[in-house]
Amino acid sequence: MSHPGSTKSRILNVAEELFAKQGFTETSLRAITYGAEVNLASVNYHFGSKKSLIEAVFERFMNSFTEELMLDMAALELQAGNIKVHDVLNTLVRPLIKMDEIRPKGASVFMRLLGRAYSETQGHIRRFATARYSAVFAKFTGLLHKASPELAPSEMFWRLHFMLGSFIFTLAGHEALEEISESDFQEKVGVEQILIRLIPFLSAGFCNTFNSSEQGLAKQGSVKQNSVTQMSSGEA
Amino acid sequence: MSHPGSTKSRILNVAEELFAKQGFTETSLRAITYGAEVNLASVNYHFGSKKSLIEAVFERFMNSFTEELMLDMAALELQAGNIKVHDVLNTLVRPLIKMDEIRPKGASVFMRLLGRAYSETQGHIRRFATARYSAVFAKFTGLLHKASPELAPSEMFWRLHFMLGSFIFTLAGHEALEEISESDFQEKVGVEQILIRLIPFLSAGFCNTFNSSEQGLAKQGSVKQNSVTQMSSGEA
DNA sequence: GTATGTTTTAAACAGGTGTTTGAAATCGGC
DNA sequence: GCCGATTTCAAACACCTGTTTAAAACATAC
Repeated sequence: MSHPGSTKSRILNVAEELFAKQGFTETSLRAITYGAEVNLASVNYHFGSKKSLIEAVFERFMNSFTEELMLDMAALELQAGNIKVHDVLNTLVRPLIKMDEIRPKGASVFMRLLGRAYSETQGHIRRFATARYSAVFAKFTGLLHKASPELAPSEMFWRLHFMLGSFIFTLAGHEALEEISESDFQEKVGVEQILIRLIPFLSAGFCNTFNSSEQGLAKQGSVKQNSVTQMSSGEA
Repeated sequence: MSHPGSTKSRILNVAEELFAKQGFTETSLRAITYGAEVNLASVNYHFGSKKSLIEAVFERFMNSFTEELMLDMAALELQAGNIKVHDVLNTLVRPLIKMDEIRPKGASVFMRLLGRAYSETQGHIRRFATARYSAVFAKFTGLLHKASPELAPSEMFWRLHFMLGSFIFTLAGHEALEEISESDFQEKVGVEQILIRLIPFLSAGFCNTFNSSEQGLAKQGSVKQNSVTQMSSGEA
């Protein structure tokens, strides 16, 4: 082997880069092996198939991310005082930024992989992920429930996915957005600055006390402002 | 021709269905022409290339959507009293629901197409769309500015994309989410019910008065909590 | 040094891709 | 009826895909 790193890890490095840039199906094994300077057959030798390679790339990313996230969530759990939604969302920040430090454009690569995995046809990655990382997901939703105990589970479910959408969508395309931001507003921002704006946006949305059951669809009028208690929407 | 509709429109119908279900590159012209019961060569004859077919599918959807949206935005503009952020977001609801009525699963097909167009490799659809529909986009942001005049343009820019992410992500996958919602919470929801939950979420996030410049990143301490209770009644 | 297990290599495989071709079929006007 | 233009058709084109093969190279232990 002529270059640093084992054949296996070189394949993983190039694969994750190309997968995030071009998508899974648009990235050929020949492009990967050419970039990694290894033989075409070596990916089938080391990973078995392209499908397995995709999962391996995804797993390597998720493992290091969830490891960091679990640390931050554990720290928050031990913290004195009641937990705020804002704090729960903030546990995502450090792991994401760390991801951006470990490898170039790590955060956006990770989010792009996540986004692609989510919109995938057969969804075999989504199934794989929900099985493999259910504990992490459960801990996160558990913390959110602690921070917002009166929120009905179904409401929580939907708001969780609203947040997920903003997260993946924004960070996956953050490079293009940063460019626009710089040329239009002369503001140079990075992942950290985006998260500083995103987290308050999401926690405000998550904590909104709008009562959907009383809302007519086309209603344009004023909204109830007084009630502190968050909706228990509909029935249990 | 043995079946209703011209060859051209039959191709468009099947193409939009398969593109949304499987993605652009994963959908072959053979699959499209087989489903439409037309000859393989006819897509190249009528549209020139697969790339042009993708744009044609996209344009047909966008045209009917933006047409409806423009109507609702114009109506809102004429309305007496000051415009709320909530109202601006609500202009999206009726066009989306109408989209769902015109064809089966119209809203999710449309959103999936949007999502795929956004995460596309070369981004030729994104460029095409921003050029073709810049007027619609400008009108929408103009209304948002009227509803929230004190919001800095750069802040507006970011929050707009946060909302876009939630929108596309949630509606694109709403069928899978509805299934989970039904099996876990015995709540049967449709596009309309999702939007009723999503709009307040987004307007609360958009209107949040959190001051990002005062925010330390790793800070886990208390957060200004009053800001998150801020709602669609908006600025001030 | 030889034997053994692992890894790398070039080549071929079987199948799918978008696109082009030139002839056949169909349509509209007269 | 015929004619010219439009549309459809089966077939082939050139290329790319993931995967497999069997020989070569390498490493390691005795």
